[in-house]
Amino acid sequence: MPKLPARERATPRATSARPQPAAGSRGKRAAVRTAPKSRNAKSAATHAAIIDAALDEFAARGFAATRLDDVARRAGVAKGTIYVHFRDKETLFEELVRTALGPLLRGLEETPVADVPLRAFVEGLADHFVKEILGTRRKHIVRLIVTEGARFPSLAQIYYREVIKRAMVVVRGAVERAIARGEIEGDTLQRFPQLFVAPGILALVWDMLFARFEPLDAGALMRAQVDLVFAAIGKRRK
Amino acid sequence: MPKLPARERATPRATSARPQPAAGSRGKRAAVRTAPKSRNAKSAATHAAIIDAALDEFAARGFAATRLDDVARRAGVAKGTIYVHFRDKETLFEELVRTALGPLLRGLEETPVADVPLRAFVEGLADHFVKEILGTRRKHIVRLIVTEGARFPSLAQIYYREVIKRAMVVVRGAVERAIARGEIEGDTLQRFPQLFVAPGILALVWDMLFARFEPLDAGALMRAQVDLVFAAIGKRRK
DNA sequence: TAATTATGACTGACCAGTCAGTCATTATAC
DNA sequence: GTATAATGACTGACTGGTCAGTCATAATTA
Repeated sequence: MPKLPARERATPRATSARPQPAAGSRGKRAAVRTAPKSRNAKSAATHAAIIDAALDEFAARGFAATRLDDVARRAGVAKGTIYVHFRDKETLFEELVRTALGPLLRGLEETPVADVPLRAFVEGLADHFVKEILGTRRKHIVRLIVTEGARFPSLAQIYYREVIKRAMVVVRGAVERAIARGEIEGDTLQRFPQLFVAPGILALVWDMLFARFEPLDAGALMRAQVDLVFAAIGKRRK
Repeated sequence: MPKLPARERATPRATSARPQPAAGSRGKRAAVRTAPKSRNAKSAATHAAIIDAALDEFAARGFAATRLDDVARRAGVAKGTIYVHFRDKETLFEELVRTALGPLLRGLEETPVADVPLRAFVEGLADHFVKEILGTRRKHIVRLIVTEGARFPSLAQIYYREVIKRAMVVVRGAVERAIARGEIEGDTLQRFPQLFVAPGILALVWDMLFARFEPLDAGALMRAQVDLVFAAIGKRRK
């Protein structure tokens, strides 16, 4: 039986040698080399290394096709170790996504909710989305939610509760204040705050599928949308 | 080892009995009951039944987690039969998607490219997208491309060539003519025709993940976007 | 030493893909 | 028209590779 084509063997990224595991992110070995960390610290490092490796593998292959053997190898750890830290494959996956949610949220919360003009606020959001999500490994998290979320209702739920809902509240609040201030008119944006992210999601999916045929500048796309929106509903030309 | 949660046993849809296979879509048995089809016709029907069943299974579980045993059962056919019609699982999957591309395209081609005002043209497109794709089983095809496309480069390529590229050409053409006619101004839409579909893709993903928490009216969202766009770049208020 | 953490060979369920054989249909011979 | 042969779609038990999860043992730390 030929191997499933969808699951070629893991390509230990860039460098060939597996023996010295992931020089960059401190795996078990690194811990041994440096100061003898406390048990807790070492254990925490191992935990992190596994999550780190799992992100790479899940992002590249999807949940079902990812082998824990590969995750273990990439993390520089034996397979059994994974089961010391996580109940099973699914738990690892969910914890991985949940862990990555914090940083996603922080960006949102740190955005000045103050009374900057709506346009500046929204441009800041778009910018943040492009730089801090699409421009980093965090984008894999969002991709995983898009591609696997339907199969993991609990994940979709958490993501909705912790990210989507909050983001919508923040944006709607900003929109309302802008209306009160007389910056914009109409209720379109209150009804559909999603219109601000739509280009971002499209860019994410596009990049996933079609980047090699025709690259798409996510930043430019989002800026174009913001331009359109404010040209449309801003009270008279700026 | 507990079963993967992502793969509950297939639920032979609605009716319980498997003995009389898929009363609706004519399977082998149906052929016996009605006029004795020719070998060719029966074979074609089986082929179609397998693709039909495969769409349901792949859509529900994704490529990797779908079992051909389930596809066979759902199609009312023995597993071996699948291999009479398709080389392997991957071929079945790709052929399934490719088969469904035609209808997707036809909609595009049948759209009157004539010289209707751009706004009417775009509204027609949005409407078509909502009714003929999001509103039918075809949406599963688009979902599969979104969720599995990254793992099937050949599929992404075909989809890009056969759908995306053509659609972009059509839309860009319409935009250019509208500019020539003096309907709109600016080059935003020529640079980013994607802005028209972005809300559609967002709606698709949203529906996949968050519909149960907060339904999203795809049609309304797309109409809102069209409103914004034309409020922004239409030459003076209509 | 005791407790915690890590190891990796091992097990068994699972499932893609196979193949020898069945049977209805079509073609040919009489 | 009838008998016989050829065809090939269909079947489903079977095989072998794969991989999640286990556990007895080893290493490390306090």
